[in-house]
Amino acid sequence: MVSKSKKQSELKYCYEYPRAALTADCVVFGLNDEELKVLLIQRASDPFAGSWALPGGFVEMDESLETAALRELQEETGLELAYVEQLYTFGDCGRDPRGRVVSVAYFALVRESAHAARADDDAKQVKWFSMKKLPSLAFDHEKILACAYQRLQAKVRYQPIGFELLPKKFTLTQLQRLYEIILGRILDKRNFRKKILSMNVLEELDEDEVGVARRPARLYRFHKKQYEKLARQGFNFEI
Amino acid sequence: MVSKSKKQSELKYCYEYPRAALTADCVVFGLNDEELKVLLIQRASDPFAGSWALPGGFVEMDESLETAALRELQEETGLELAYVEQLYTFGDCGRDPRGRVVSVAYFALVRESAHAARADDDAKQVKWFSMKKLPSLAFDHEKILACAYQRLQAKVRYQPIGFELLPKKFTLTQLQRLYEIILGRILDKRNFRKKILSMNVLEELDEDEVGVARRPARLYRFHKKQYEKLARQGFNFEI
DNA sequence: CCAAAAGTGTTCTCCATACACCCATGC
DNA sequence: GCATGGGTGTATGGAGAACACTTTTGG
Repeated sequence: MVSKSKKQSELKYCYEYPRAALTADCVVFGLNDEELKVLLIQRASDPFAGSWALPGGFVEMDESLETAALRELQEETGLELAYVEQLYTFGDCGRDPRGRVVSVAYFALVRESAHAARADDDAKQVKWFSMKKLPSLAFDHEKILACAYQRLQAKVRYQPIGFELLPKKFTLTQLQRLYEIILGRILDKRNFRKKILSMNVLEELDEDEVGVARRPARLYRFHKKQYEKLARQGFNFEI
Repeated sequence: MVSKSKKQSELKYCYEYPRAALTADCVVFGLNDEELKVLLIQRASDPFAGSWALPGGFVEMDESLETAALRELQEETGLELAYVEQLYTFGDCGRDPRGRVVSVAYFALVRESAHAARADDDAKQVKWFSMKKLPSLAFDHEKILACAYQRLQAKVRYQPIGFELLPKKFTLTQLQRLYEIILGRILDKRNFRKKILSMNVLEELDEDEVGVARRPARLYRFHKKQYEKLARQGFNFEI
């Protein structure tokens, strides 16, 4: 046992011994039709050809893990993001039938409408799935997705999340729906407004919703500076 | 670009292309002399021979990441733990002079007194360092340690942490000190007691502190069932 | 009897919660 | 004029924060 350990500490080890392969996968959440959605791709090749899976792929030797995640996401779905947050690393032995593959998972939130799903040249399909009607997924991607969903629910409580999921101009009701969807429970309208307005992250516009068959709602956008300040220090949105 | 991506998706890729090496490192926090400490080892060999570093080493092909972390910790420091929590994965390109090495970092809390630091057969040193007087560290281990410290401070707010850092029987003042040390600020004694007792995680013993030149304090231990229940659901310790 | 930390309650403020009605618009 | 969601205020309870003195022991 000890001699094994010694060997591992030596420089030679890393060239003489077999190595796990390394991938980066992305869980991208979006919001549409009043539902939380996740972006999946259909695998073109084995293993799990035809199955739905998280976008992702092998990390190259000269790129950071995050860069790999962003690149694979762009290549497989056409979605270009500036930032993904590291979620967790999945490295159990049996998770890939090809052998030992360790996957660093990332997650991101996007305004779904801004990014229509689009298949890449491999003619794989790319699709937004409602979190309520998920297909079964390749590898251990269901576990990864569950982990991401859990993180999202935790994050919503201490970060001014969710603006990333809405269009630039939005109504307070849209924002409230978003929180309700992620938290999975109904919120009181008056209390929600009181709380969110008291945080000073919203800027009321001189503009109303248009094209609705009822009283149009006031539009807001979020105040970037204030928003980023809150995002940094963390905060408490126990609504 | 696209053809590159295609190639990566193929099975062959993982056997034909160079791979990053994979390590697991541990940040182990303990408490002693009223200080927060971290367990470090002195490297016996290059790179960074003689430097202090986090315990850790290469992941083998047939063990999970967590198992590797626990094994390396045991081999290098003699410390046998049952559980470590995954922290973050560090994979930037320049972080190891030997080439591309990706490190999955773990962290843990221990009762320091229970585990005297002990050098292993390689005659490397193993030592507890106060978080206030740290040496400079090998690789990007300072970054990893900073990340772990941040996690600890966040965790203390929503998990009944810290019992892991104290002896089995402890006084309320010891527990309060622990929170003060981790949070870095003074707490009010009466409010602290009120809050911690109202959580029903403590069991008052029929026993007092001994050998102190003042009024001895009542000893407590924590109520495991209640504690684990709280730990699972997460809670709010905004004290 | 002195030093040192243990132990103990009350008040105030603020924030989360619960709750119901009128308003503006499109059709 | 009616259906639809938009928009608004108040009362109550509970939790966090501030705060000071008496008690018990060893030396």
